[in-house]
Amino acid sequence: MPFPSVEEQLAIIRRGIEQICPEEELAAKLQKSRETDTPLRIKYGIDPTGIDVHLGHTVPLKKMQQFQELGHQAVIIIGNYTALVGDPSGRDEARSSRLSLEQIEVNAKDYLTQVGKVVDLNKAEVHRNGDWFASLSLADILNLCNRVTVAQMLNRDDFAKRFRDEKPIYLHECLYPVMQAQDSVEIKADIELGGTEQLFTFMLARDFQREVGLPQQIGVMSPILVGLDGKLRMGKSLGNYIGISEPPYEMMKKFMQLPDEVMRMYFELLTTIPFEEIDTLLSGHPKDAKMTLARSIINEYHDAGAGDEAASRWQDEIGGSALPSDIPVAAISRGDLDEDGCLPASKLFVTAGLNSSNAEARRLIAQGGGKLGEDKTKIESFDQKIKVEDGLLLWAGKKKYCRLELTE
RNA sequence: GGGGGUGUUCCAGAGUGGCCAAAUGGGCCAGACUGUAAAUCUGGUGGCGACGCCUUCGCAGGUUCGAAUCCUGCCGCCCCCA
Repeated sequence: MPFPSVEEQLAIIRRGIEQICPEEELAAKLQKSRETDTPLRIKYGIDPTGIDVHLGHTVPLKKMQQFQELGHQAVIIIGNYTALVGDPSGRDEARSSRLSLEQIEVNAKDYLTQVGKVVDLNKAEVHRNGDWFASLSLADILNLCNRVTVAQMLNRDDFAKRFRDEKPIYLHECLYPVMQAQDSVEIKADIELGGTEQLFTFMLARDFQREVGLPQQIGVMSPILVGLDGKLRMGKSLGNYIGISEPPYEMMKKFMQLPDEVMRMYFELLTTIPFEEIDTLLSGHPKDAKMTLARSIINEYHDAGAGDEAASRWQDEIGGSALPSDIPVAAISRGDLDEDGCLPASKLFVTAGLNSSNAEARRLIAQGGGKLGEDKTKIESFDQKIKVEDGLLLWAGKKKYCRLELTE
């Protein structure tokens, strides 16, 4: 199957990409691949440290998918050994507790399932970098370290920042970029995908490749996707992410929280909607644009129609006044009630699990967030006696609620 | 090995003997407003059957009527010298 023309390929590759380094080599590489009918080897590495693949990860993954569609070879690296170190990027402090290999393997399997939602794994190579790192001797390791200077290392943003802030930098963390660069050598990468913060490592990989006489890879770097706060990078530890395995409605709620300003970025990086169409959407009502964004992405990671369903449900329950359709049930034992079957309001909230302490419940009520029943009658005071009945609705603010169930 | 710093409530960061459950900012929670659960504004943000009481300022002791603040030892981290 012939590859599309270099120009066509470039247009697709460049969409939503912030930097290609070195840019001028890319066309030549594509040209050569086309002439020799050899697919390029596209590398993307992930460390199985957590369990949730989120939209931030899907930015390079989607790029990978596009490369696959162009006929190139996807090479996924599961960083089961790099995970032992923990990626220093984008983190201000070293991971406090390191993961065990067993845990990492469990995560890796889970990761692949999630990655498979974007990338066609049947056509991809998957490697674990432990395959080549596990058996290295100290001499081998020294030899790798021999190629990087401390000054270079300290040039990296994350290390520089930590150094400036007088935060610890551990020696093993310095091996992270070295290992990642060596991965590129092992799998003979032509192109590596990642975020712009990877520049240093990507270039280090080029040094390594040159040293052993391999063609050098090109870094294709996406901008950092900002999280729900609209400012910081999307990340698990920051709690500002949308996971691709989250239920449709959960995703929907998160999407609608997005600040308007980041919508364009999301459209460009996470969808394949043509730019002109994005302009049209954004010039309309922001709410509608956001709905479209959410629908389109949710549909991609869930069954067809899931996005539309979630959108209309959001419209009813949040935008409108319909009752939520997923009200959790909280069991209250009759033994906890007084002789009249009542409970003071603050106590009730704690027993129902809506608040973690009596003091918290008191604050909530004092601020007008405690409400009762389908008509949301406001509770006036924390010691107000509430007659507890089966099926009573209890509201702790707008987001937390439950239906009571009396048990013996 | 020597010297100098530093460790505060979710985070950052004030506080150097009583006025400290501890300033301020961020985050978070609630309320108002809104096309939105965004932005903005307002209030709140250790616990307790609660105008009082209890626990908290790296850990363990000590001094004192009284300690986050002073002393001793230990632990972690940072910097400089070697």
